[in-house]
This record gives sequence, structure tokens and C-alpha cells, in this order.
Amino acid sequence: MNMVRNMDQETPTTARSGLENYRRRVSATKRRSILDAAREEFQGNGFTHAAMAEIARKADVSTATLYKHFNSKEELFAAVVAEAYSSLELNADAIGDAATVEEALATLADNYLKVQFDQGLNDLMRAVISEVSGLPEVGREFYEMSIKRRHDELSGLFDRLIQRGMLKPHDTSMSAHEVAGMLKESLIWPALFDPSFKLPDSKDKIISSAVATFVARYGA
Amino acid sequence: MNMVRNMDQETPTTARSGLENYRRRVSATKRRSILDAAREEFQGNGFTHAAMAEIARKADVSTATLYKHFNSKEELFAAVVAEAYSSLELNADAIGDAATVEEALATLADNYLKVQFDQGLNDLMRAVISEVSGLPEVGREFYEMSIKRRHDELSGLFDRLIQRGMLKPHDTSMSAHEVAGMLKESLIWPALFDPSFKLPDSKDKIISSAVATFVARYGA
Amino acid sequence: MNMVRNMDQETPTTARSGLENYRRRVSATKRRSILDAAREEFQGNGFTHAAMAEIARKADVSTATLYKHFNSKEELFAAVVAEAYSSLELNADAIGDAATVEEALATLADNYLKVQFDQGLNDLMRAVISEVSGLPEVGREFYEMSIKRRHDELSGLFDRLIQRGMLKPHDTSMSAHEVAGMLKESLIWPALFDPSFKLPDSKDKIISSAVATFVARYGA
Amino acid sequence: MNMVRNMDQETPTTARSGLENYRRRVSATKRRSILDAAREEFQGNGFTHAAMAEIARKADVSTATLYKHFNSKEELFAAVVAEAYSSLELNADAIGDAATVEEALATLADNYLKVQFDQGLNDLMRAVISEVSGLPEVGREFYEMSIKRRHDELSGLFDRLIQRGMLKPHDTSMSAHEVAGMLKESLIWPALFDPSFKLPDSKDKIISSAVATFVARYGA
DNA sequence: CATGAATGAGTATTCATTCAT
DNA sequence: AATGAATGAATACTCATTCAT
Repeated sequence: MNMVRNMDQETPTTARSGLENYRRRVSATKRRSILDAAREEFQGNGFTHAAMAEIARKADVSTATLYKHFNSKEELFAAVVAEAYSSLELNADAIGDAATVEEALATLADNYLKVQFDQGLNDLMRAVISEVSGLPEVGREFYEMSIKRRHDELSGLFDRLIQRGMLKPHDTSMSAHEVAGMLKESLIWPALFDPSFKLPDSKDKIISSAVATFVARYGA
Repeated sequence: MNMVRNMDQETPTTARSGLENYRRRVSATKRRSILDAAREEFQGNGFTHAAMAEIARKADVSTATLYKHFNSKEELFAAVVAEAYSSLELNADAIGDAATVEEALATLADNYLKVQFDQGLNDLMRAVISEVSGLPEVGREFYEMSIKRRHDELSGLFDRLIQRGMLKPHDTSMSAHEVAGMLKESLIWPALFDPSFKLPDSKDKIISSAVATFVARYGA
Repeated sequence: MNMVRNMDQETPTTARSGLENYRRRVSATKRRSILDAAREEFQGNGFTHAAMAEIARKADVSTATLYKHFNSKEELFAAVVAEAYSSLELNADAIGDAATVEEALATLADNYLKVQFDQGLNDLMRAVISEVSGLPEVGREFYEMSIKRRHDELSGLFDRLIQRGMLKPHDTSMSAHEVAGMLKESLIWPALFDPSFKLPDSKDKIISSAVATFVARYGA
Repeated sequence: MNMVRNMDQETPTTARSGLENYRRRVSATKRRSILDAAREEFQGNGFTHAAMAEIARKADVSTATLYKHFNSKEELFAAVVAEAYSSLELNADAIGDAATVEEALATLADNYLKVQFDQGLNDLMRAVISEVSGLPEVGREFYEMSIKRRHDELSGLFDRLIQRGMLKPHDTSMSAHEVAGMLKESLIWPALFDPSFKLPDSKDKIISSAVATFVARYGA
């Protein structure tokens, strides 16, 4: 049945005219390179200082082509931001079977920080913050889709841990904010003000301490 | 008394002419109105979208006069930012005699949030973050002088509370980060992405919970 | 009957294949829809603001097909304009048997105005005038083929009326200009400056007066 | 008393600071050269094809200066058009004492045509017509201020001629339209479609005939 | 010393036309 | 023969900064 479904999807593709297929592929490729170039520009220069012409140059397309794919600079930026957070992999489930609360939280924190720093999300976050007055929608959506989403994931994890008797019953939305805040204060906040900020060696110690503080209050 | 005040101003360069004095006063007044106008513009529109011409207009001076006082937009911005954090009043001492740790922390948090929201520091913070790529110095200095400075004040308070036996001995720099982070996550972070964000009604509950979590781990 | 129609089309190049025939018909259909779409666009937006892409969209063809039929925007515009005036039906003859000069002229004027307003010729005329600097040929040709052609028709009518003794012998080219000008001043000229201009209620009065003035000088 | 009044006006001017005066002069000069350059461009290329950069170049100013004087291309165009028709000198009065109606009308027509052709008003008129869809206000205002204004002047003259018994009492608005239309049909209308159209040698004959037709109906 | 007019470098966006399939 | 994605050249407008008076 799986095969059949696959065939259902693939048959029309192969049956499609070569021209259509070719165009689809070329178009997708260009769109991809535009998004990559745009992300690089926006992360490096922020929204305002990123130039459409430079994005086009980096993507190796004309500005007109760029505008065929995205109707405006705002729309392109929104697409870049949306793609950034839609690619975030939630992995609270994956670590749900950790032996201890401490282990689970530390792993989750590690994953989160890895993604945040490796994918340049701090740079993108600064770019979004820059345009909060001009593009309030993008700001609000970014907050909802990345920050709030991870918060919900975290409080969901806590709810499950309560059910398993690994945590005291409590307001998990509050506690999720608290543990996230403890980590961000030392590890994300500085990155907002210093583009060269890297994860410090003390990272693990900071995580351990935050987890310990969390457990001191909410541990079973 | 009048003399005393005059002497305060004139002593440095003795026997200044009345004209010189007048000019000095006029100049200081203009500088003041420029800084006020600039702060208003930068908080309202961010660095990039603030216009020097508009600042000059609001300050009721010509653009040339504006440039006599500040050599560039960057320099003016830096001056506004510096003034903003240098006017922050630290008040950890004032509440040092609180009866309980909880009371002391809650009062401190209240003061901090009041200043942050009433003086539009969130707006200014967004402006600084916006220009971190272009003006890294301003970003770093802002972090040092406002965020780090408040952090040092807080850990200093904790040190004193430890000495009085009201807190367990511990790494107070770490704990200061943690309690600050817990508050910011709910009460400052959203303001970064939504300029219309106001302190929520749940503010006191959030403060209480953060303090309780702090005390659960670090309380004596 | 079907054969007859086919023969009408096929006779010129005998023994054409069915495929060729089909293509010819399709091509003619497309050309037709392109011209219709183009006229709509040009009348609505003028030459410069009409967009080739929009014309293609309205005609339901690709831009490439559009360019197969017409080598440039200018050529397409010229074709639209040429078609517009070639479809003008002269009808001076038809009213040649009117009882009085007054009646003949009033009928002719009525017909002329009806066509001009109903077929959107005022809009097209504005479009032509707009491009007179860029496309002088189109302007001159439009003038020759529509304005001058109607003028010739009119002076021809006057010549016949002179022969019948219904008008004094005179320079009919001059008088044709005069009567046309009298009507246009009130009924066409305003439309050049106001696209929403409609024929006023006083239209008949204006026609009568112009005719009366004409007759006062040139009547037998 | 005349002298005193002059002094009243000049004193403040001379008392004005040299700087202010200098700037006023320079600014007026630049504005003048911008308007001249713009008129040349608009007459030559129409509104859409006139380029702000080219106008700036011809006026020997930067585009920014150009925008200091006129907020937009539309506004600049409107200013050019307004200046063109506000400089039209009505001179029906001046010829009010002509011996005969014929003489008065012929003189008036001559003046009108002279201005229209010498000042390039036909070119400007084409430019206005081009933008009637985009800038309806400019179109309507142009019609009101130039065409309608001259029409009112003409019918006013006719009213006075009726009072003097030189014309039959009649609807002078109608007759003004008629005589204007007779002239325009031969002498202005062709210029709308041919930028190189010049006043023909037959000009005087055309004027005479139009006047004669007018007098045939409305003469006393 | 103050002025504000002038600048030049910069940017987002559009559109007639072409070209690989 | 038909497609529509891609192009490049063009253009209105902005703004930090300077300069002649």
C-alpha cells in the first residue's frame, strides 16, 4: 500500500511533460538559492541593510527573477524567517524516556542551543527584532512559532513527567518559562548584543545549575 | 547661594566673560534638547529609521548645529544610549534591609520593571540590538553598562544576604543570572518582538514564582 | 454551407492539410483575442501604462505567443488603432437623401458621436495622443485615417448638396472643418481631459445650433 | 505715495539678513531653472517618459534638490502646467475697442494662436492628456484654467459687443464654443497628432472664414 | 556660531522582450 | 508552435552629511 501511494504520487510527475518538469526543477532550484542568499544577507546585515540587488547577485539571478518568486523584500524576509523556524525540530519526545529529569532537561537544552547557534538563529532573531516596528506581523509570528512553540513543547514534557511522578504537580507553563529564562539569560541574551558571542566553556555548568534550580523547586 | 552656583560652573576657567557664559548655557540647552529629541526618535523608530532632519526639527535646531554637537548619527545614538543607562538608579542598597529575601527580591524586581517600561528602555534596547552588526561597540557597551551592571548589583546583594545568613553560600553570579532570566523570559522577552507589549496583570504572580524557585534552591 | 465557408478560407492555397487548416484557425482566433485584449488595455490605461503581460493574460496566451503575432508593443498598438478606424462605417451616403440639410447634418453628427462614445474612441484617441512623441507615425496615421477621412466624407456630402442646390457653392473643405469643429469643441474636447465625460443632455441643442450656424453662412 | 509704498516693500527686504536674502535669491533661481527644465522635458517627452534625473541634470541641480522644491513628479508637473496657463494673458479687453467684430475676433484669434504655438502649449496639452487617467485633477484643472478660461473671456467679449449693438442678442456661451471650435479644428487639432505641425500659411484664410461664418449667424 | 539648501550615493521595484525546453 | 521563467535596464525617491553665507 505504501508503494501504491508512492506510485500515485510519482506517476503524474513522470507523466508530466518534460518542459513542465524541467521548469519545476529549475524554479525550485532558484527559489532555494534565493532563500539561501537572502538568509545569509538578512543574518549578516539585518533587514534594512540587506540589499535586494546583493541577494540577487549572491543567488545568481536577476532582481526581476527574485521578484517573480517573492513579491517584496518583506515577503522574502518573512519566508526566510518562516523557513528558519519551520525547520526547527522539536525533540522533547525523543528524550522523553530519559532516566532522570536532569538528564532529559540537559539533553533538551543542549539540542536547543546547538540549533540556535549552528543555524545562526541569533542573527536572524536580531534581524526580526530590528523590524518589529516596521513589520509587527513578522515579529509576532516569529515569537509564536519559535519561542512560544518551544515553550509549549517544554511545558508538555513537564506535564508528562508529572504524570510519571518524576515532577511535583505544578504550573508547568510557569516553570517552562523559568527554566528557559535561566538558560537564555547567560547563553542567548549576550548574543543579542554581541554578534561574535559564542557558547562559552561554562555552558554545561550553566545548564546543570539551571536544571538543579528547577529540580529544587519542582522535583518530585 | 547664587554665587555658589555660579562658582560651581565658572571655577574651572576663571574670569570667563558673560558672553562666553551665555553661549555655554545656550549650547548646553541645545545639547539637552537634541538628546531628548534623539531619544524620542530612536525609541520610536529605531536607529535606521530615525531621521537626523526630524531630530533637528524636534530639537528646534538646524542640522548643522546638530552636527556641531555630535559628529555623526552613530555618535548621537551612542550618547543617547549612554545617557539612558547612566541615569539608571541602582537601588539594591535601598532594599538591603528588607525583612525577608522574598520581599527584597520582589521589590527589586518591581523597581527594575517599572524603570524598564516607564522609560521606554525596551524600545531603546530594540534599537541597540538592531544596530549590533553596524555598531558592535554600542551593543557591547549597552550590555556591559545596563544588563551586566544590574547583574553585578544583584549578585552583590546576594553576597550580602549570604553574609547575613539569609541565603545559603553559593555562586551568586550564577544565581543572579537565573533569577533575572526567569523574570525576563516572561516580562521582557515578549517586548522584544511586540512594541505594544505591556506588563501583564500576572506580573506579581510571575515575580513571586521566580522568587520562590530561587529560594527553593538558594534559601538558607 | 459549411463547404462554402471552408472554401472561402481555403481557396487561395489549394489542398492544404487539415492540420494546417486547424492551426490557421487557431492562430486567427488567438490573434483576434489578442487584439481584443489589447484594445481593452490600451483604452483603459493608455499606451504606456498598458502591460504586455496583462494583455497576454486577458487574451489567454503566453507572452511569447503574443510576440509571435506582433513584434513589439508599438506594433500591437498600431494594429489596434488601425483596426479601430478601419471599422468605422462612413454613412454620409446613407443620409444623402435627407429632406433638408439640417436633417442630414444632425443625423450624421448623431451617428458620429454615437460611434465615438460607444466604441471608446475617445479613450483610444487619448492613448494615441499620448504617444505622439514616441510613435509619430501612429499619430499621423490615426489623424489621416479617422479624422481626415471623416472630414473628406463630410466635404464630399457638401459637394453633392451644392450640386443639388441645397447649399451655396463654397469651399466645402473649409466648411466641413468648421461644422466639425463646432461640434467637437463642446462634445469631444472635454473628453480629452476627463475620461468620465459623457454626452450631455444639451447634445441636441448643441448640434442644432452648430447646424444653424453652418446654414446661416452656407445655406442656399 | 507710490514711492512710499515702494519703500514699504523694499525696506524689509534690504533690512533682511544678507544670508536670508542670498538664500532667497539662490532658491528662487534654482526653482526657476527646475521649472524651465521640467517644462522642456514634459513638453518633449510627456509626463511618463520625462525622467526626474534628466530634469535635474538640465536644471543643473541634484535630484535631491529637485525634491526639496517639489515633493513628487506629479507635483512638479502640476506646477509646470499651472505656471503655463497662469501666464496666459487674457486680452479680450485690449481689443474691445476694435472698429468691427471681424477685426476684434481676428486679432484675438491671432494672439491666441501665437501664444499657443510659441510657448509650446500644444506639447504641454498632449502631456496633460497623456496623464488624464493617472492625474485626473491636473487634466480637469488644465481644462478649467486654460480652455474654459479663454472660453469665458470670449463669451464675455461677445456680451459686450451685443450691448454695443455690434452683435445680435444670442447665447454667447454657445457662439464662443462655435467660433473656438472652428479655429481649433484646423489649427490645433492637427497639432495633437503631429508634434511637428506648424501654423499653415492658410492660417489667415481659416480665421477669416471662421469669423465670417460666425458673423453670418450672430452679426447685428 | 548658526543656518538650511544642496548634495551624491543608494534602493526597491517594474516591464518589454528573449530563450531554453 | 507554445510556453512562462528569466532578464537587464530603467526610475522615483530618501537621507546623512557638508558648505557658502
